[in-house]
Amino acid sequence: MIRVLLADDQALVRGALAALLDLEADLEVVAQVGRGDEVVGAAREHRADVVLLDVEMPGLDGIAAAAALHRELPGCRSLIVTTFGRPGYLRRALEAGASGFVVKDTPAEQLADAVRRVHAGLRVVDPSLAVESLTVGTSPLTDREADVLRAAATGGTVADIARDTFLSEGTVRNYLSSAMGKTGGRTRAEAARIAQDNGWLLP
Amino acid sequence: MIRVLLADDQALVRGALAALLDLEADLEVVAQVGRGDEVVGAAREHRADVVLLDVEMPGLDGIAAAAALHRELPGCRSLIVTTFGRPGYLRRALEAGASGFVVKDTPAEQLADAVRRVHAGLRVVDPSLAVESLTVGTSPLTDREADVLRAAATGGTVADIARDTFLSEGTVRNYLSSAMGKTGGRTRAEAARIAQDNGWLLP
DNA sequence: GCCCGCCGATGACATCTGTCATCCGCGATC
DNA sequence: GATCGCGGATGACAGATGTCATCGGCGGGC
Repeated sequence: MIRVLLADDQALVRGALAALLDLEADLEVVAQVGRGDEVVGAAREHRADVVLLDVEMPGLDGIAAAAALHRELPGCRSLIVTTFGRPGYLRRALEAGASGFVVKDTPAEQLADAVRRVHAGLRVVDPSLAVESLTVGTSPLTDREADVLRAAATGGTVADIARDTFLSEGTVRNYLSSAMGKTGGRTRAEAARIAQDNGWLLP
Repeated sequence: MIRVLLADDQALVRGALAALLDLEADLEVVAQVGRGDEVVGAAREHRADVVLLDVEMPGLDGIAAAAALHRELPGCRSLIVTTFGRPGYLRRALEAGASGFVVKDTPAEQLADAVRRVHAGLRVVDPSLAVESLTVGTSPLTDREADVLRAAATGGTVADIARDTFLSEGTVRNYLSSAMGKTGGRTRAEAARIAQDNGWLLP
């Protein structure tokens, strides 16, 4: 019997995935959480074998949660299940020690199999995403550039971004400029969108 | 036996919801589709009583699909199930003839109940969202303002937006300016975000 | 008939952005 | 020790953006 923990911030999706996995004779959903920072505690308490993690979660994102799991409970495997097939997410998930990565577009029948494979010690990776991840490559942005783009994503003025990042306005414009150069965006909004789509803006 | 049709672009979520609803003795998921423009056909073919609709779908958005359903199969109820609790979505869903509106944050146990209520001819509406919908009110934007904001959302320059909307650059700047005034945004990116969050940018 | 709002456009203007050169300090790295 | 990249900053400059006034045309209300 494979003991599964679900982590997703949307209660309905969480419950539905639980129903789906509980149909399998060899799987058992032993707990569910809606926040990233509750993952490790719940996994320990319920002795989970495999943890399904969404990326977007309050408290702690799914990739950071996978890293924490890998550190504190090395025997526990993690499988990222996410809405967005962002190449950067896949790369960072694998670096964080996740055992698998599937997008929510995949057929429902394959999920249980992915859980079994991960439990067996195999890696499960969406193949098309793996290819894209190679072509897109790792983030070209420096930490500050990413900070500034993150702050720019809400659409504020340079003054707003400067306040949020504790930088001078001129410095902000410099970082925006170099980030635009690296992403190929022609405005900061476009640069921010490109960086987001590639999964380069996680903390 | 209540015959249910599922429409959601994410196969995994679709399958999981099917598993969840099939646990109920009085519910039966008779079909699933991943596109909005396949909803009416599938509902007719499988004689669905209730259709669960996501808002974000390729082909046709969930609210437009609800309107089409209401027109062509008046006996068939629709229940919008969406990730985003945007006040404008709720308003437009009800105007389109949808019988219910729940966000994916709601506990899984309540979904089957919502389906039963809708099937019984009742309206099901997330209460907190209903309140917000009243305070936010209907969209203050004209059609063109919304067009321009939609085109602005990808982060392009004024020239890009002008090309996309077949307008002069000056006109685009005028619409952007008035949209910024109405939304309270201080840049077009902020205005676009605010309009999106309020659900004012659906076609 | 008149007024008002929306559409589409133009022109002028102040400000904001994006770009570039330049500076300093700090760690790495060679 | 020299070089390089990064963080942080300043100043200058061209071009993009946001604002406003103004125009003409069209349709809907009163």
